[in-house]
Amino acid sequence: MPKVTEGHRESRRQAILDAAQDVFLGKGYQLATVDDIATKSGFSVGALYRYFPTKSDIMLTLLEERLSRGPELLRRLTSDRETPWESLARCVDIFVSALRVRHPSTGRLLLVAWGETLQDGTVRQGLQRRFGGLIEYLASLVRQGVEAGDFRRDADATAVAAILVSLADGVTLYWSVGTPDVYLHDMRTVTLQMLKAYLKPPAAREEPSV
Amino acid sequence: MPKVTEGHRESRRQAILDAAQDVFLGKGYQLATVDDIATKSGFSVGALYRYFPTKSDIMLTLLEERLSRGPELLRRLTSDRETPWESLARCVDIFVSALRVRHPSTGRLLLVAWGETLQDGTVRQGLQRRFGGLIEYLASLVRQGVEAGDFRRDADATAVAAILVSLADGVTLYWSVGTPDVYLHDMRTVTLQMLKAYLKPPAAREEPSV
DNA sequence: GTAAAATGAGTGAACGCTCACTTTTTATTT
DNA sequence: AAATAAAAAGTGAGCGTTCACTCATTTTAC
Repeated sequence: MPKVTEGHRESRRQAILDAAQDVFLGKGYQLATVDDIATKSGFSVGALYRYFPTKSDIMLTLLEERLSRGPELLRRLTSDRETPWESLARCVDIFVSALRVRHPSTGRLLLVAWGETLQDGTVRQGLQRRFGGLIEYLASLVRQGVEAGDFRRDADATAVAAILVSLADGVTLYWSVGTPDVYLHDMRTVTLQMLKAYLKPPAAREEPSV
Repeated sequence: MPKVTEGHRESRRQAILDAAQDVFLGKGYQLATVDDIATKSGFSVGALYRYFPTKSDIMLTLLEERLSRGPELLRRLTSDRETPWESLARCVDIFVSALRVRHPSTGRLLLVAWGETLQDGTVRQGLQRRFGGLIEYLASLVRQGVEAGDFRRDADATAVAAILVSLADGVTLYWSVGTPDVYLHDMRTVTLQMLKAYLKPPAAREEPSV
């Protein structure tokens, strides 16, 4: 059994995914050829088909493994000991730094995926799940703040969360097309100010003794 | 000179564009074939090429004629007699109603265009111009409000404008993939509340005599 | 030695675009 | 008003190319 160790096999699979991501980001999904991916990864075309059954399956795997982690990621990076407001602010910061520093290309991958959405129901479902997951988490943070009395009582948690997620993806869109860096920083600041201004509870009618 | 009247020729050109838009929305740009567009428009393939030199030129024309009008449109629909705040609020409403009622498919066209962005510099430039135009107009509204004393003096006009435009396109993205209608309405409300909360000038230190 | 892994030329289908040809429209002549 | 000519509008089979995927064969790892 000249089988290769499972670790080796997995690392080669990841190499193919890396190459595919590069190619998809450079040319988009439709224009990327299997030959491109094979050349970039150093494999032959035939070898690719021992790891993935179809070209579209490579794209789906990329989405599943590298794009659907958003919700878990936020959950992990915001600690329980923070106040809801600190967690919210941290989410915004995580997003900004991810866009600028950590994974600047992931945004473009998202964009390619969006384009495919129209043609592929599976991709669409994956993105919808991602949207729902992010909203759910952010909304839960807002609700915690309301219950703790930090935020106004009538704050619409779901709407706030949907706004933040939409804003994030809108920014990703423009960022991936070359929006200047300076916008991003100011947008972060103003977003936090707007959030705070909205969430701040109205001055209490009966002021507790100072 | 058996030329047909210019009006007829233009209406046939528009018919081709209509058909192309339908097809692009249904299958995306790359998967749409020239045959598809020909069939849908009722012309033969050859006839199409008397109106547009290439398939990609059809897409570019759609962008130019049906997607780049955003800035002018907002300018026209917000009257000079309104306060800056009323104009801003109206811009948000125009966007929402356009998405839900007037041109629900234009959003999806934008999405297809975004996808092509990676491959076509011309498309990219068109979208960048659109972004810049929208921001410029919204920012000018904010600046007017600041000068009139309606808004806080340190409001960051450009950042607010960029946030609104990004948010709009982010919403368009999710909308085109099937976000429930109810979100849209609540997001409109909360967006306006957040805007107002941010722009409201802090209570004046020296209250003018009531 | 052997079985899994990898190769890459080959296959058939699909697509953007062309061009030799037909049809339609208008201007002119009778 | 009818006949004619000229030119633009429209047609669609076909061309050249590209691409996802296959499979007979070779290489590699144990």
